[in-house]
Formats: sequence, C-alpha cells, structure tokens
Amino acid sequence: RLRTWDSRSQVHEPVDRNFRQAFSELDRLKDKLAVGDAVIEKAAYIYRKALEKGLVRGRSISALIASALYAACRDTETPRTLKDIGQASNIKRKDIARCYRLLLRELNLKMPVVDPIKCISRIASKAGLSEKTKRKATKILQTAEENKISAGKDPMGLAAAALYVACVTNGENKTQRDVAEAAGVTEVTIRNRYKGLKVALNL
Amino acid sequence: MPQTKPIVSVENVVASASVDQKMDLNEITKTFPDVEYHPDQFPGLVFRLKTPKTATLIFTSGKMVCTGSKSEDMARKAVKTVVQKLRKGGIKVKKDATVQIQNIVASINLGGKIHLEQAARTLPRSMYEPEQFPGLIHRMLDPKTVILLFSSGKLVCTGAKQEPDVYRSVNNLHALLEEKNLMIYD
DNA sequence: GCTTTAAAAAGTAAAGT
DNA sequence: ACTTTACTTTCCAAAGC
Repeated sequence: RLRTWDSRSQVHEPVDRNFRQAFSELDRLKDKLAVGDAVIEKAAYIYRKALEKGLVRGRSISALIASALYAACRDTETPRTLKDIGQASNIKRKDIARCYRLLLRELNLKMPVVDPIKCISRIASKAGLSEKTKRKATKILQTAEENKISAGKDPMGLAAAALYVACVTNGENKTQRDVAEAAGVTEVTIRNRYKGLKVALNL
Repeated sequence: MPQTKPIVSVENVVASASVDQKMDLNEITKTFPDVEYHPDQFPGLVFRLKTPKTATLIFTSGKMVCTGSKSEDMARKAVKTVVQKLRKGGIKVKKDATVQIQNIVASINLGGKIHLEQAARTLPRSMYEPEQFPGLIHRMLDPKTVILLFSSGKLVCTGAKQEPDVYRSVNNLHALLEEKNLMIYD
C-alpha cells in the first residue's frame, strides 16, 4: 500500500474511498473509547461535512477524524476528554484540540458547555465507587453550579473533587490519588476544587 | 449606560518597522555582544532594550519587529532607540525607520463578575472550553478584535491596530453583556 | 503549518524546598 | 503543603523551511 492512514489527503483521491476509510477508523475508535453507535454516526456526519467543505486538504486525516469524534462526544454530551481521544487515536491532544476549533469555526458548530455532572459516572466506574456515592456527588455539583464555582474550571477536576467529598461523607475508602487517577487530573487539582466546594457547601 | 467604568491598561504593543536597506546581522553580533542570533533556529536577530523594556527582531532585509512596549508611542521610540544604538555602534543606517503598529494587547477589569456559561450560549462567535482554557474567546467584528472573558470580570483584548479600537471593543462588549444580563455586580 | 518575540487573563501541572 | 516555574488561549509582523 502506497498510502498509509496517516498520509495527507490527495486531491485526486475519491471522496467516497476517503469516507469509507474514515468510517472504519471510527469503528476502531468506537471500541477503544466505548462510545455508542449514535456518537460514531454523528462523528461520521461531521467528518463528511468537513470533507465537503474541503477542510481535509493539507491536513492530517487521522487528526480530523479524531476531532470529529471529539466534537460528536461533545454534541451528544458523552463525557470523553481530549486526553481520552488522544490516547485512543495516538494523536497529540494539542493537534486534536486545534482541529476541533477548526471544525467549530468552519462548520459553525455550537456545542453545549460540558456539564461536570455528566463526568461523574465515568470517573466512578473507573475508580469503582458506589451508586450512593455517585448520587451524593451529583447533589454536591448541583449546589456548586448554583453557587457558580464551576466557571472556568476543568469539568473533570470538579467532578473528581465532588466524588472525593462524597467518598469521605459516605465513608468509602478511596484516596485522593485513586480518584485523581480515574479522572485524569492531579491530587492538587482535587484539593483546590475541594477548597471551593467547602465554601459553597458549608462543609 | 454601563454601570461601571472599565479599567483598561495596555500591556503589549507589537510594531513592524523598516530601515529600507540590507543589514549585516553578523556584524551587529560582533559589536553588540548581548544580542541573540541563531540563524539555524530563526532568521531574526533579537535586540533587547532595558528602557523601554522591549525586544526587537532585526532581519537581513532591514525589516524589524518590536515587541513589549506599553503604548504606541513607546513602540515608536523603542525602534528609534534601536536605530540610534546601531549607528553609535558603527552600523551604517541611512534612513530612519518607518513604523507601523500591528497589534495591541490590553487587560481590562469590568468591575463585576461575568456569567460565563450563559455568555457562551448567547454571545455569537464565541468559544468556551474550560477543559482547554478558563476564558471564553469572543471574536468581535467591528473593531476586528478578539476578547478573552473571564468569570472574574477581567478581560484581555488583542488584535487592535490602534488604542481607540481597544476602548471601542471593550465598550461594545460591556454594553452587550449588560444588555443580555450577563454581568453580576456586588 | 513551524520557528521567535511580548503581554495579560485563570487554571492546571510539575519540580523543588 | 508551599513556592516557583511553566504551559494552555488570543493577536501580529518578520524570512524561510
């Protein structure tokens, strides 16, 4: 094969073939990221729009597919971080972020703001936390959002801190390190978010 | 009418300049030992001034880029100072430099907090991605500038070519935020 | 697109004490 | 835990890869 998946798109390459390759790559990422068919279909739709607009010319096809998938996750409120997509696709987080911004601007896409509450389940599953703790963390974040401490903060950091607080109140034995690792943030971030949560919730 | 008066301060001015003649950058390196010149890395020579604290990039074409000034005037003076120093060091520079302001960066305090999430939903041409950056990025069409908005009520305005454009941008945005009830004053 | 320069905003990160 | 340093975002010009 002369052209690998990482090659730049060719002007004379049939659009149809390009799209079929994109779909098989999306199917591969679907298993790695454990996302549903609806997300993949949305990603394929966004990628096709990008193809039609000629956004693929001179760019890495893989990076564009990965960012279309990230955009689809955002649009369907499926909690997957840029880091998650980066690890699954072997493309640098920074490149996916740049392509994602390009998709937003060129396709005039408007994404919902990431809701940290939607991040709770994913972190809880990875850390092996109880349903009760998840419900507690959800309540904590609901109060937190009302007090507007979430503005500008990483949703994963907020969710991780809420889960940590929920663990402590429920007596679930999990360290900050366990929760931080499951969320992909540092313990320092959990501590910093915890400070704000403490003030907002009178803990 | 805005409820507060924004506090604006210009933080950086970028200016391009030209002395309209070829320059020997290696010769400058010999007479000015503390300049940085690594042609393999970047074609420009870095000429730093302590006052005003600026960095001027000088290219073989005689074109320059001056960064770090706090005002348009300071940028023009910095370029003049660089040319003077070159002449005092024995570098022949026939004409005075022509200067053009390319970009002005300013920080602003609106004096009240901003409801960022709501602003992200209602402001056109805006992007708010807290996973990537804590500020909301808003592209203004007239003047053509980019403003970063933070929940603290502080802003960063960049892309302006003249200082009045900074004030116009800030006033436009401030009025828009109040009109859409996105400001929270204590 | 990248390389270099400058500067602010607020969040996150890593390294050293 | 604390401080320090550094990286994320936005803008722009320069010459050349």
